[in-house]
Amino acid sequence: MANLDATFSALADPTRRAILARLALGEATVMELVEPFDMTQPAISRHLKVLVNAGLVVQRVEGTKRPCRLAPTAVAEIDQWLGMLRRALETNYDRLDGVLAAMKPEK
Amino acid sequence: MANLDATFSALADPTRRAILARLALGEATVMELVEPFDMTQPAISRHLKVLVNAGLVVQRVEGTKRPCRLAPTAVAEIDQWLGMLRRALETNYDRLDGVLAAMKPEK
DNA sequence: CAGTTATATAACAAATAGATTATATAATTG
DNA sequence: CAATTATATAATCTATTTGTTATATAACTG
Repeated sequence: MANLDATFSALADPTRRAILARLALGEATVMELVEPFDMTQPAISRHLKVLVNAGLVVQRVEGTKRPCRLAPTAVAEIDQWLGMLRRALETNYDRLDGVLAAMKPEK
Repeated sequence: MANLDATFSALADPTRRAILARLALGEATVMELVEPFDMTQPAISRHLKVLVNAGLVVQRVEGTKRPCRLAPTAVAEIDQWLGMLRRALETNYDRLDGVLAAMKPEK
């Protein structure tokens, strides 16, 4: 899963997470995304490129504007991988519960 | 949530994800984690440091060894943030479903 | 068509990441 | 206690990331 590299490193930047949070409220153009940040337009355009490459954001063309929105597939992919960790942690807890349960009688 | 930076960038590296996958199978010492990789021990120690700082891995001291295991809290924290995206995507889909439903009669 | 608006790209500087080798530290073992 | 084992840290190199300014492109507007 080479794409997890791109996805997780896209999520590692706070500006990009803020962009995603903004897009969670609904579609926005590049300039609308620039506005709330203390950062230049090229910087935001580069962040968007990272998010698009990671499959987290999709852009459509509307005249000279590029309205952006959240992509549907990415979160599922992340979840799939995290599921592995989740299951492992649950199993460890189960084991720990077992250990604790086994210890109780001795007390 | 400043810690999400550390968490997501820890997950962005394939070696570190492989380490987590290994730890999902159970506890391992540093040298046991080094073994399957074509990489030096200091490199793995550094990766582990990143994972520990991100709260994804915990180490205990056992003589000269440092057995590592998955930390329980981290995944929940990631899930919490992803939940925001999940909800947003569901909402978008609901909206899209609504739009499609509204369009159908016109066809 | 000239000017403006929306966005992308190039060139560059500073900071960070990831690996290596060499070395330090601390516990174990003979 | 000397040698070994397990791990960490420092110095160093290279590549990547993130921001900037300057500029290009392409569509709208009067």
